[in-house]
Amino acid sequence: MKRVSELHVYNTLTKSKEKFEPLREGQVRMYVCGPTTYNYIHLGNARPIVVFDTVRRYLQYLGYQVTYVQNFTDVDDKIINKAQEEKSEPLALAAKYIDEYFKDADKLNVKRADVHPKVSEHINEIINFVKKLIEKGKAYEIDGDVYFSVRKFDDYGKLSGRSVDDLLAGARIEVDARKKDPLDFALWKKAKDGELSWSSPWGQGRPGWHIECSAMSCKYLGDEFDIHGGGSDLIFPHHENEIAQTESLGEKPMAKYWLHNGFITVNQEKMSKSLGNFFLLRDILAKFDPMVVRFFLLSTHYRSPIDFDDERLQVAQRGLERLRNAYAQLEYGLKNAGSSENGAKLIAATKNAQEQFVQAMNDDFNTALAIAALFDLARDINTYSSEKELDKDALAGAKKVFEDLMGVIGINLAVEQGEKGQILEGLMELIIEIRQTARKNKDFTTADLIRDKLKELGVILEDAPQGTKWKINS
RNA sequence: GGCGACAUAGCCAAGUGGUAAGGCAGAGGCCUGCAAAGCCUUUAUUCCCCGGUUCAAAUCCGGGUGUCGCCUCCA
Repeated sequence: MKRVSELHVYNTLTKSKEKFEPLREGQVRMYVCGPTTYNYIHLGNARPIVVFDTVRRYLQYLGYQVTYVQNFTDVDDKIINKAQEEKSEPLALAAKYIDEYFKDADKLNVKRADVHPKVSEHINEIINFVKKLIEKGKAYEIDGDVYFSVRKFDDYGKLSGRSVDDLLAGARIEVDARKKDPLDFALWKKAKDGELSWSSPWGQGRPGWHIECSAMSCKYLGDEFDIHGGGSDLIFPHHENEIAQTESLGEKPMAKYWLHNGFITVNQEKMSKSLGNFFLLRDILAKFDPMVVRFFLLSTHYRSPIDFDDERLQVAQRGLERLRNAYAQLEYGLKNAGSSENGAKLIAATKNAQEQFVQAMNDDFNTALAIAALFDLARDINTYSSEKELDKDALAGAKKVFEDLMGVIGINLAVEQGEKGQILEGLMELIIEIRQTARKNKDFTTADLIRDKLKELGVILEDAPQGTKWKINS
């Protein structure tokens, strides 16, 4: 395998992998487009959340200080429409789904961003941004609406690889008669009567979609930052428009690296709200361990599509189970380990796995390959565990690395144990001891009964040469 | 119509010039009272097709076929 000793990332802007060098030494500023909160998130929404959380974790693993901003679009046509249907307040509706978003994201072990800005709390920043664009002659007002003049921004199309002429040629855009040019897009929308709105120099209204990300990323990260992420469907027009807005004012590249994840598909077709083929994350989490879902999402490179169905989740579940078994093997081994020369074997295997993992992640966050390194480590752990003598330091070292690397991909191995957990631990030791006595007496009927009944309760017993292990069936 | 991506074993999936990772499923063996877990062996002479470049191509170039995406809200 190619050695990748430094992080390289694929930049949509240049359509190539580039060496990652942050603008400020040791610091990374990143902005990721978050959801429009008018519903529970679906699996397709979960992918960028998990992917960029993993990017962030890896950057931190490398020692960077990361500032991570993810917005919520809580002012939007879809929210307003849904609130009207439900006869509720748009902002209250959006707030509810923001709460629900966090419940889902927490389950997936997604770390909170440093800032989660909302449109509704940045209206002033947005208005000021629009004002400046008008002052610079990049935008114009017509009857309470404000539009951005696309042709006033020479680089328009540089991210999505289209020319202004291409866009016109393919125009499926319904031309708004009031716009000076069909390509122009709204920065500020005039409110209809009684609709959610704020006062502005152009009358009552609300922000267009794209302006929020320019205004909020500028506020928290400046007009020039390191990474901007999101789904591929945001490349055009959303990110293209963000660039036009921000760079019209700042005249510096808005973000150095533009990262975009591929889609989740169902029967090879994009999972999307408009196609109606989406699966809510919480419905999936009702059937599968959240860590399995996360593992599934990371088992393919982030830029490739992933086809979703239950069977594939089950495959991910078995794979993760394999890693968990190896980890349990380490914990179990540590209980009886002493000191042994043979530890060198495991130490070498651990070091190797860590290097493979880092090299994989350095190559544009190749989590699929990084996970392969974890499987290799799992096999080495399992093999080592069958040795007659085990070295405590080697096991502890492997455990630490295993936990750290799983932590980079955001999968928790260590089980949090509360008071009940300790009682459970004690109970299981007791039951296993009783069963062990039965087995010594060749009373296999009793031994099997205990094992079968426990299995019905969701507890799996495994008789290994070193003793009996137990785990809760996930 | 314009722009772009992808096509690797039964399934999933890495690999962008040096002779096909890994996982799941399957087969055989070891271990075990049995089971589970685990370990070992095994499963693509070949990477959609046809040309070309090269000592060397899954990897680069040209053409073709197929699938998908963006161009409209979308992660």
